[in-house]
Formats: sequence, C-alpha cells, structure tokens
Amino acid sequence: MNCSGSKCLKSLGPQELQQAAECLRTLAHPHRLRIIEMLLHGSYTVGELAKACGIPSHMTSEHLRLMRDKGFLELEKRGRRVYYYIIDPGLQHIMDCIQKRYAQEK
Amino acid sequence: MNCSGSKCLKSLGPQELQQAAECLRTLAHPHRLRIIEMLLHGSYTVGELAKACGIPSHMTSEHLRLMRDKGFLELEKRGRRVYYYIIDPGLQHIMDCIQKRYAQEK
DNA sequence: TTGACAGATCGGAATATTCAGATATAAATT
DNA sequence: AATTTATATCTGAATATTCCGATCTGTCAA
Repeated sequence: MNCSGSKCLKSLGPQELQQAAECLRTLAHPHRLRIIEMLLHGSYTVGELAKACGIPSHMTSEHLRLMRDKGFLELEKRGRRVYYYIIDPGLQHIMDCIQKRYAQEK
Repeated sequence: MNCSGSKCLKSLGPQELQQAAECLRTLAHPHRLRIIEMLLHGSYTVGELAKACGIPSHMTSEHLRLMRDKGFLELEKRGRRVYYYIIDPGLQHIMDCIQKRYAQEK
C-alpha cells in the first residue's frame, strides 16, 4: 500500500480524468440531476420524468439518451411506454454527496 | 423524520438543483479535476499546478478563478507567488466518489 | 384503418465554454 | 531604473451545449 490509512485512493490518470470529466458534465444539468434523483427511487417513464421536470418529453428523451450513452441508465419498453432505470452503481454515492452538500444547509 | 433509516437525504429543490448543476459543471473538466486532486493534498502555486496539468499558467489562472468564484478555493499571495487551497469541505467527499468510480476498475 | 398517444430524431438558433495570443500588473533581481 | 518572473486579464475564434419546433416511428383504441 503506497498510501497509509484505510482511506487510500489512487489519483486519476489523464484518460481517467477525461472520462470522469465527461461523466460529470453529463450529470451537471438541473433537469438531469432531478431525473437521476427520481430514478434512484425506482423506474419511471419519459412522460413522468418530463412532467416532474416541467419540460416537454422530447427534451426529456434527449437528456435520457445522453445519460444512457454514458452508461448511467438503461430502458425497458412496455407497450408504448418506455421505462428508464439506473444501472450505474456509482450514481447513488455521487448523489448522496451532492444532496448532502446542496440540500438547504441552514 | 419523513424518511426511515439513517441514510435519509432530502431531495433538492429547483434552486438547489441549479446550484448543484453549476458546481458540477465547474468540476467537470479534466484539468480542474487534476487541480482539485492536487489541492486536496496541500496548497500549490499557479505555476506548479500549470506544470502538473501541462498547460500554460494563464489558462491555469482562469481555471482557478472559475473555481474560486464557486467557493471551492481561496488564495494566499506570498511574494510574487500565489498559493491556492481548498476551502469547500464537500470537495473531498465528491472526489472520493469520483476516484472510487473512475480509478482503473479492473 | 384511422386517429390519438408516447417517445425519439432532426435541424437550427441562441448561448456557453474552451483555448490561445497579446497585454497588463506587481514583485523580485540586476 | 530596467529586466525578469509569476500571475492575471482581455479579446476573439473554435467548439459544445441547450433548447425549440417540426417531423417521424411505433403502439394502442375506436
């Protein structure tokens, strides 16, 4: 172990930094954060997510596509509905950090 | 408590989502992630950070300004050197998540 | 089989971000 | 005082992102 203690974390190489930055950029949008928050509690349709964000469903579709491309989400078609759900296990921890940090700190 | 268990986290309101998204966007750049990583281990000058990132120092300056504007960093001038350091306590946790998630998963 | 519904895709306009070169400031050195 | 060093600011070009309207595909219901 090149780093004492139990909290040792390796630092990231250039390609890893690049990848992490891209994923953070994908996360860095208020509607997408809201969508992730909801999906961490279960799967939802495009329409449900759209209504919750207050945006048209075709824009929701694009946010979902972006996150799917990054490996955050997957979808399941049922009839004419499409259900999205989280497949990246790291998202829960990152959202925990974000919520802990940005939920009304009074 | 409106949410059972010890891991209860409130969900974020619109302004909080906006603020969280802005901060994530500020984090979402490979050079800025590298800078944060270094500063989590101690304070460094603009020139040191620039060399570590392999970019000119005037660009490093701008990255540092962006992060300072978000309340991530502060600076201390000593002679003609300027030392930057972390002042946001949440950054350690977020970087832990990112490193855990993106350090070579083999 | 026609029409309505849910979702996805395309094209473009508005806006934001990144990066580089030139210039500026301020402290240290000669 | 003039030069060098360290950092910061300004401007603009290239690129990326966000958002919208229009259109397209598939599914369900009458």
